[in-house]
Amino acid sequence: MTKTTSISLWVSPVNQIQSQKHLLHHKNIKFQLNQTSRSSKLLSPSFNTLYCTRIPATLSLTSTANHQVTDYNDDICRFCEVGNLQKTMDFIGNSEETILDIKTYCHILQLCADSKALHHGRTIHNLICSRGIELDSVLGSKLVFMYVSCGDVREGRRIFNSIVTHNVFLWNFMMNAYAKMGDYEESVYLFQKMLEMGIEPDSYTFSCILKCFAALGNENIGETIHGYVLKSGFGFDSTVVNSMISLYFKHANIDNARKLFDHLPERDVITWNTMISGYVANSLAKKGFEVFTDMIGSGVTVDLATMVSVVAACASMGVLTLGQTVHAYAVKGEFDKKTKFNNTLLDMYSKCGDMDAALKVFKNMDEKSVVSWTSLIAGYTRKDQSDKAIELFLNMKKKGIKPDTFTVTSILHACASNGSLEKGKEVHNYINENQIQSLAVSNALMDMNLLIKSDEFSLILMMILETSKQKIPTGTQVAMMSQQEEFSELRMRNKSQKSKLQLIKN
DNA sequence: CTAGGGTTAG
Repeated sequence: MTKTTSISLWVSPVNQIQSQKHLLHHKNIKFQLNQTSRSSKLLSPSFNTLYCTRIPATLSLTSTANHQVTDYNDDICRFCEVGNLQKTMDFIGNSEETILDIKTYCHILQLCADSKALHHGRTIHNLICSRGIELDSVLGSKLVFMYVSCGDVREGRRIFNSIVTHNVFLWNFMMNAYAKMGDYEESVYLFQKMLEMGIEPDSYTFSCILKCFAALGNENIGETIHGYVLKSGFGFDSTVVNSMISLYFKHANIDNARKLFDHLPERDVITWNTMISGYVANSLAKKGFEVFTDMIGSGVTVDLATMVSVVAACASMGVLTLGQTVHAYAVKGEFDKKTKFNNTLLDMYSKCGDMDAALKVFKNMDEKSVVSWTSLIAGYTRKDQSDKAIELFLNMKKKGIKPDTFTVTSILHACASNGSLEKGKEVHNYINENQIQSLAVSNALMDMNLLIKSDEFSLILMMILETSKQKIPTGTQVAMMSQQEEFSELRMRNKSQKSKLQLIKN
């Protein structure tokens, strides 16, 4: 399936953007970015302001003549206000013949959305349909909002397509729904449609779309979209610029991220945090730590996310003393009471080679998550203490904590380096039974197979392919297939490398 | 009624 999307953006004459026409490809989406004339639709005055900008906008009562009807409406609205959905539904059920105001339907649908009551929402939708009420932009938007809030994005989208709305909120809401599902292509597609309709994006639109572009990983689009952000007048909007910085970091464009940061007059906590985590993610932990130092110097109050990123920076640098200092600083701010912080702290000690400290953090934690267990397991695996790692793995299962792909990957490496094939096979069975699949898991399984006799090899490979089929994209499957062919050779190479290592050890 | 940053493997 090929989706061809052409976005016409009027691009501001920012010096970095010079090309007249870009043709950018990503996955199955083709972006055609034209530098079009100034008469572009985007420059026309916003007429979306002429329309309602909020869903529960003021509505005229259509049937004021019948007092009886108005009373029903009032009663239902009162139930809605106190959040009593069941009573509202009962009331409607008992008066099926009653024609209600659109406003009343909106109130009920809002309540359904708030309560995530898809079933009731559908009932109301059916009622609206069976009574032949026409879906205008207001009622339609409310239905879309209800369906998407209740998790039925498909039905929400179906209605969204059937109505004409210039409500930016609803477009943002729809785009965000797809972004949350990981369908960034669809989100971008809606963005393009929205521009075609002449709807002006707001800061929420940009935050969402920048996140999507970051995730899609089309590195050429960064500066183009940046130009568009500037052109639209959001160059100093902190949420948009923060998203922009984040996008540049995700595209490994450190220079542009830094430039934005340097020229931003007002930096909030998130700006600082984005810088620190951005540097760490790009293997520039030292730079990240410097930003942290500047942050404290500028008097900004740090938060949990800051501390998590900074500890991660210490872990990445592997400087134990620095980590200990940050740990002490975090205790003062009582961040050591948060599970997420302790997980990072544990990982830091483990990566700095201090397993005793890591274990101490682990034992002192009130709430241990999968991440806590996995971090410790990974730590022992790195230290070649496979027995301890395997023991922890068994303990965590005993405590009823479900291992995830990260845990399984670690434990497979522990099994591999330990040479304990039996345990490895046990884990493999566990993986199959619990459908824990990822590329890393498959790789770890293959890695472990270096220790397995060659006649078992193809069988296990088949199993890997079998279990991976549903979730791993076709491209990866192809890669794995070719890996299968190359594997014998690869295996020989690794074996000879291993024997070399053995020789050095001896 | 929406948004920007943060944890675990290799």
